[in-house]
Amino acid sequence: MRASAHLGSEKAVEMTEVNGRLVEGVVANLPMFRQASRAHLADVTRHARAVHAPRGEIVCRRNDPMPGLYAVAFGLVKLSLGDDPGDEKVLRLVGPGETFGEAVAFLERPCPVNATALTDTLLVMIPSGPLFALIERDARFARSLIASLSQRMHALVADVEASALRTGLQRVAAYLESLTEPGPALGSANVRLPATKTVIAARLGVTKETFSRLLRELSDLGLVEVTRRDIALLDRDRLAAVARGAARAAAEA
Amino acid sequence: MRASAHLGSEKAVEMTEVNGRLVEGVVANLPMFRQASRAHLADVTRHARAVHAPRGEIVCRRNDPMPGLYAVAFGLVKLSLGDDPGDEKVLRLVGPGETFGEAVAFLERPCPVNATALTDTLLVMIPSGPLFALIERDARFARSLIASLSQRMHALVADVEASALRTGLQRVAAYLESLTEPGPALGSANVRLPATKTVIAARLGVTKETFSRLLRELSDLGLVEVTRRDIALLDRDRLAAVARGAARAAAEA
DNA sequence: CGGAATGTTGATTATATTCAACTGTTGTGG
DNA sequence: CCACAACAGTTGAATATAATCAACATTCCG
Repeated sequence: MRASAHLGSEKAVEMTEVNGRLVEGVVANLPMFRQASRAHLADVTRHARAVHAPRGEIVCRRNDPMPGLYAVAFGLVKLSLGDDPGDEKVLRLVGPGETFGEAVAFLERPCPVNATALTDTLLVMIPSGPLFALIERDARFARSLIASLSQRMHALVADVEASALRTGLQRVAAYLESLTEPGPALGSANVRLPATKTVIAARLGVTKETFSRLLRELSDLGLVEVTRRDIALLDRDRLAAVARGAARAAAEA
Repeated sequence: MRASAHLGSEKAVEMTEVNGRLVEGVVANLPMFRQASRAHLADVTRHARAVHAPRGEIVCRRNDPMPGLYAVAFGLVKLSLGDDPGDEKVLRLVGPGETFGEAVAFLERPCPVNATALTDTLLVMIPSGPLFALIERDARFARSLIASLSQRMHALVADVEASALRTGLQRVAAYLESLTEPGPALGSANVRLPATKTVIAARLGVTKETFSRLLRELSDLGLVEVTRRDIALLDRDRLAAVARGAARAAAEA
């Protein structure tokens, strides 16, 4: 950044401007900042910086210090627990327009998860400092932030519930349902897994072997058709029934 | 409450005053309100009300509307998932000075958990309205609230991690360790389970039968001695080793 | 094209659940 | 205060669910 002043080329300046606009665009579209004024937004974007992470790069290692919260501009980030890859639990997959690290940024604690870019990813990092300042000045922002944390919490609780008292088959069925567009459940739909089956398996709390077998089970029941990462949901009613626990009923129907 | 004016007895007035002081005392000692001014505190306590729940009473049923957040004055509340008792997952046990329902109060969504009083319990319910108002007026409160939500989140993530990649034995060992006073691990310590073994088992994500067997296993290893709800931790070093995954090492040592 | 990563399938095993029978504890009303 | 019913906990045997191990097939990229 500082170097660009020395180089002084129009291209470098242009790049900086482009970065600035990009950062601003990404930040302005976060739910958390939708209600913020232009001035407050500017204060935040001034301190934010873009971070590029090529596929496979670890954005944030477990126990690293967390400088602030991250927003995904494009790409996909995997938040996972557990050191050994191959025996990890994927907490969440973070896509464009989503954020991670809020809860950690405000506790000034080390990062509790590993964050890995699954594809080429552009992130915007917003340091904690300006966020704290904005909480002071804009109550609406504080409210949005609280709402954001609360929703995240809800999702986590739902996950805990699923892991604790649903079988693998139920979780897979529910997950496939969740990939469809929100709206009335039509007869069929096509979805695409957002990551490799190994990663999705870890997201669902099963091994890749088990995930493979469960998909085959749904396939044998005639509920889905799997073609690589593309999955056709052939009978959403029965799929939903399986998700709710009526495995036998679905098989008999 | 309104009736007390009509009855006009000194006793009724005294009771109201006692309730008022009690509510005030409980609210003032919540971490969330420690930094609030007297005036702000008064605004909140004015709208708060004490709720008594005898042992076994369901404070809040799954999918009920949530009027606000609850603070425990005395007693113990179980937050659990799953309809059928006997196959439930206990998310958290909430003791004196702790709160629950923040995340839900701010989303105006129905309650995602069942809240049951495990012993005679006194709660203070703080409606969402005054809380929203306080967020507007006191940024420090907003900050405390965010910190509170973040910590809750952290704890949940830690739980997810434990459930996902630790065995039952490891979780039991870690839980027993967590019941000791924070501080350096001395050679031995005595702890008391805060609830029945059935409830603690559900808290740890195992059945009561499995919990019983795991405690016996630790007992056979000479790491603990169980007398009803009282457990003597005989060798905290090896217990910690078991918690970290060195089951075999502990057995051999 | 070739090697690494990803995914599938089968056989075996580990972990914890379920079912069932029994014992101990607690709290309550006669 | 005791009897007794409801609850809490223990133990054993059989079972279920998913993990692990191992071999192989496929796909993705460089």
